[in-house]
Amino acid sequence: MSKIIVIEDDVYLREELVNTFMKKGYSVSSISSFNEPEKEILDNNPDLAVLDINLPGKSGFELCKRLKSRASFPILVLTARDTLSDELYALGLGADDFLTKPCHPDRLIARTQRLLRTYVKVRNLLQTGDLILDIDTYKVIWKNAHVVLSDTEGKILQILLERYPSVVSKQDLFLKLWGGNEYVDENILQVNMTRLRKSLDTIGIRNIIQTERGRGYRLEMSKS
Amino acid sequence: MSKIIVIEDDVYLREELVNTFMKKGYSVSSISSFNEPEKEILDNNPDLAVLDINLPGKSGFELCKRLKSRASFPILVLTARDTLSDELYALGLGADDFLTKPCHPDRLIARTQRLLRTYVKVRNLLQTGDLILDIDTYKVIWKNAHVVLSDTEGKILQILLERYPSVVSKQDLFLKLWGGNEYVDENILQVNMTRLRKSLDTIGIRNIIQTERGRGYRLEMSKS
DNA sequence: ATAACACTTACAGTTGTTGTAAGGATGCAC
DNA sequence: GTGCATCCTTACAACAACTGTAAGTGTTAT
Repeated sequence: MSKIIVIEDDVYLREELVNTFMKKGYSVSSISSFNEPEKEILDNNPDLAVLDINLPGKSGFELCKRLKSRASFPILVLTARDTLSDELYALGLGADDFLTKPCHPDRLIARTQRLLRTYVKVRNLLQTGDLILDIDTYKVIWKNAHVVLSDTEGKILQILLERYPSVVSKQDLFLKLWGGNEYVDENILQVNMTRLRKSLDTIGIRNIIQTERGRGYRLEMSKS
Repeated sequence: MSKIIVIEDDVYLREELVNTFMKKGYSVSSISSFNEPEKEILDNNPDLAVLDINLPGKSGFELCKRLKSRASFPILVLTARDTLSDELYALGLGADDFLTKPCHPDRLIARTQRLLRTYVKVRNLLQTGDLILDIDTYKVIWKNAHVVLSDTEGKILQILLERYPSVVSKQDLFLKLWGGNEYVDENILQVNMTRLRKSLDTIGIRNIIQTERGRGYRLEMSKS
């Protein structure tokens, strides 16, 4: 059954949420300390997160945003304040649904089920900006267009996406692609870079891979 | 820009909705007659549908369900009655979001944007029961497992899915796969059926392709 | 101007996919 | 249960796609 993580500081509400999901047969865990919530959540590798926005310390909004940039599971945001601006802000940050407390358990479950239904389809998709990469098939989606990359090209793009917006050194790429750079022609990376750029070009993606001379490669998302 | 279709019988409300979306730059159309709403909507090939549940004639719930089984665009359900049971029912039928009228335009837009954001990722996915097929790459997803089919295998599964739950004749398969059955060995279809079954078997999908002796093949979804 | 670094094109080995062939299994009619 | 029609399975070779190698061209910093 699906794994849900509850991020809520109020003990009473937290237990209530956990119980609601447990009764439906979900595997539930929750955050106890709020020192490193992001790490704790990611380590848990959940299928869905229920996130209270009004957290101690760093804002829940910030947490939502950071999680969204690093994982593909859906986030259901809860709040006690029933304000439209909170909802708009949360949805804008990438939250997948927004409910106000108190919330009827049936509604919570129904919304959760809906999110999980969709999650099966988008799992293993990396997204940064408008660019989406299916890491199972290396299908790239970009503004209603798509192209399927070959294995090597796809792996390169995956690594660049996972490290975005950092620069990835050639050595790192060699390590991940060929397990070191001792016995492989150094040129092979450049060849595959050319191929990748050409493949992306066929659906109109241009100048996304920037060469940082002497340091490696880096993705550059155009702000269109 | 994305294409949105509005299905609402009240003229005044319809215009309001259309305007809200137009102002944001969406391409909007709406249903005028309610004789054949399903056909009209599908012909329009929208990226999202906004559906009033309280329609004349056939219930909006029924329409929602039928659309969901035949298309992959998201459906945002609107209603005047603020009852939990309507919401649960709509979400259960596959609706992607549920809002009560009157609804603040900003909220409507935010929810719409969220749905469209996800839609980019799930476009070109066929789903029947627990089985999901990406028709671009022929990746099959089934209960947290996945496998990538070869071209021919994928095309066969796609055809069977599109015709589900009907039986597809061998002749139809030949037509779609090889453009007729004159110059091709009749055996090739059986060979590829074996291959497809074997591929699906690797992720635990068994007995999904039923042979209808003398008539063709048919998908059978297990009720698990 | 030069050397280091990056890019591009062409080619051949390898891998995966596809259709062909041949034989085996299964179901139906009598 | 015998025989025939239908369907299934395995092995193989032709073909296409992908990958790494080689060689030469372009670009940048000093």
